[in-house]
Amino acid sequence: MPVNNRDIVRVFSKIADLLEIKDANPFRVRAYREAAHTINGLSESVARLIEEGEDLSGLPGIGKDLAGKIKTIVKTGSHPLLKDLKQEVPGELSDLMKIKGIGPRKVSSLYEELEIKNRRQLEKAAEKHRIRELEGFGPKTERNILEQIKRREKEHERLKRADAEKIIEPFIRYLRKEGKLESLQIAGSFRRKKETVGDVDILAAGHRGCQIMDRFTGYEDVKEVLSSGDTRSSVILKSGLQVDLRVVPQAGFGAALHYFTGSQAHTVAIRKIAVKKNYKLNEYGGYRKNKRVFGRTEREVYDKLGMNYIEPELRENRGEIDAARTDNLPDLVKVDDIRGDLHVHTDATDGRHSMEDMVKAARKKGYKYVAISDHSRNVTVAGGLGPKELEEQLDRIDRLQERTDGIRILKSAEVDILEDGTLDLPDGILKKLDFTICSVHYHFDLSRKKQTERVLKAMDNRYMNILGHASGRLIHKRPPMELDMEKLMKAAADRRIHFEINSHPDRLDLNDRHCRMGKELGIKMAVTTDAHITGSLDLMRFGVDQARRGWLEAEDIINTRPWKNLKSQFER
DNA sequence: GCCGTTTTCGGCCCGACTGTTTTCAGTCG
Repeated sequence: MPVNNRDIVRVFSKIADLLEIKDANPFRVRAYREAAHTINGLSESVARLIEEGEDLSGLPGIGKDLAGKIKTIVKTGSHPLLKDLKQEVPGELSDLMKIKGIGPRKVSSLYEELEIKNRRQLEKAAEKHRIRELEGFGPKTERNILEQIKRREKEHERLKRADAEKIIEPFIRYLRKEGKLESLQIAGSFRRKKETVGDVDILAAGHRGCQIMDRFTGYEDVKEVLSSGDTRSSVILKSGLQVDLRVVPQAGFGAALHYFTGSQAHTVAIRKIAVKKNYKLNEYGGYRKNKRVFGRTEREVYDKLGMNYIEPELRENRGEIDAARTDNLPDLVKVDDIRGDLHVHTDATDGRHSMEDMVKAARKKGYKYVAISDHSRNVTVAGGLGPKELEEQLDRIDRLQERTDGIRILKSAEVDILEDGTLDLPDGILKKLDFTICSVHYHFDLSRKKQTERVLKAMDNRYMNILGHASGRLIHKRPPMELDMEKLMKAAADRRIHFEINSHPDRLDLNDRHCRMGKELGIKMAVTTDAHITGSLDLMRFGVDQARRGWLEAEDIINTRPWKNLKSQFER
């Protein structure tokens, strides 16, 4: 079983947790965390990099020692240091740190004083009120622990950003009604356009007498006020979403926005650069000798630190800072660059609206083309089309095109990739299409090897043009398939096959890292909505967000091109 | 454990809030 990047991240994170519980040198702990973060952000497989003789100590936060440890992990699946640590402190302790308000010091004291190793033991001790007797703990901490354990994961699950958006927009509208408000903006992972968000961070600046904090905690949808101060408050809404508000002076709003947008790794890296340039950078601004010298806008922050402005989607400390310093940032794709949707269903299969309606809606969006790509016969739950029915649909497309101006209707189909890797429709009909999207809809649980071979085999069919929702994941519902994505992408590059970036908020498939990996491996991608109703054509922006997080530019996306150019992308 | 146009040793981002304190450690972001 090959060791993947995820495994290395797990080992390093665990080492960091256990070292921290043991009260080791905090900078050593951080070194492991930063290394884990670096690996987590890589698009290539570390195992393969090592195989190719790459020197890992060139990676940020990874020196000679950790490069050696990575080699060991790749070879053996773990590392002796982790085993040694587990001899000293139980490995399960790191799980306790996930409870909010419980950090390494408290975990350590729980273990030392009461021999508590896991949530179950912790719950029992809390119920017997033994926690409050410990030094540093009290009744409130004890109650907090009990509540969190009982509430469990469900409520703490990260929310899909599209869902969080629906909850937060009315809240923002409400907050903006505070008359003395000067600025208000959402920051955090929401602004970085992550596919899911843990909480929502809002930043505000007000004129004298601004009552924004009271307005915030007084919102009718607030279920619980977690904390409240003059400059910072946190609430839980009835939906379970946590929202934080920070109030800062307008003069430092840019610095604050930068800081609260994160990611933390990005912010820390930027602050280090500030220190080197003899500034002190915090959420109130950039200071020299206790005097604020910049920070009104984010652009000013980046400018003073000698780099280009970095779009929020890139702020993950995955190389964007170096790129910004050397003028090598990508010119990220925008929603307006998209000229058409290449994945649209109709009521001929499981769509709700007719072909006419879908085409009309696409034209209204200003698209130059839209592809009708209904399911093939094997997807019976959707009423997939067989060759004859598809043939009839193609005729209907011709007839609709005759009476439709201003938009080209492309002939496509979402062809199921069968378990053995063959396509669900015969070549005879596929060659009549402008292009195909081929996707997996069944048998998600094959082994990594078999699943990869299955898709590779499909790619050998010369009528395959786009691989649809490659991982098959549904966020929170179905994990991604086991696949050697790197292998697939390399094969796709050789065969002029493109990958779909499916914009549906449940899918967002490819994920951001795979987007970037695709670019690096030389494939092109198509951002599509997979719309089943006209309204879903508007989901395109979520796919574009994902593409932006993957560093993609307009030229990496085939449906930013005019039809003439797009057409040539389907020649194999 | 990493890192270096002030350093191969001695630094390592920085501030707010809570709960526990009696002046602050721990936790969080």
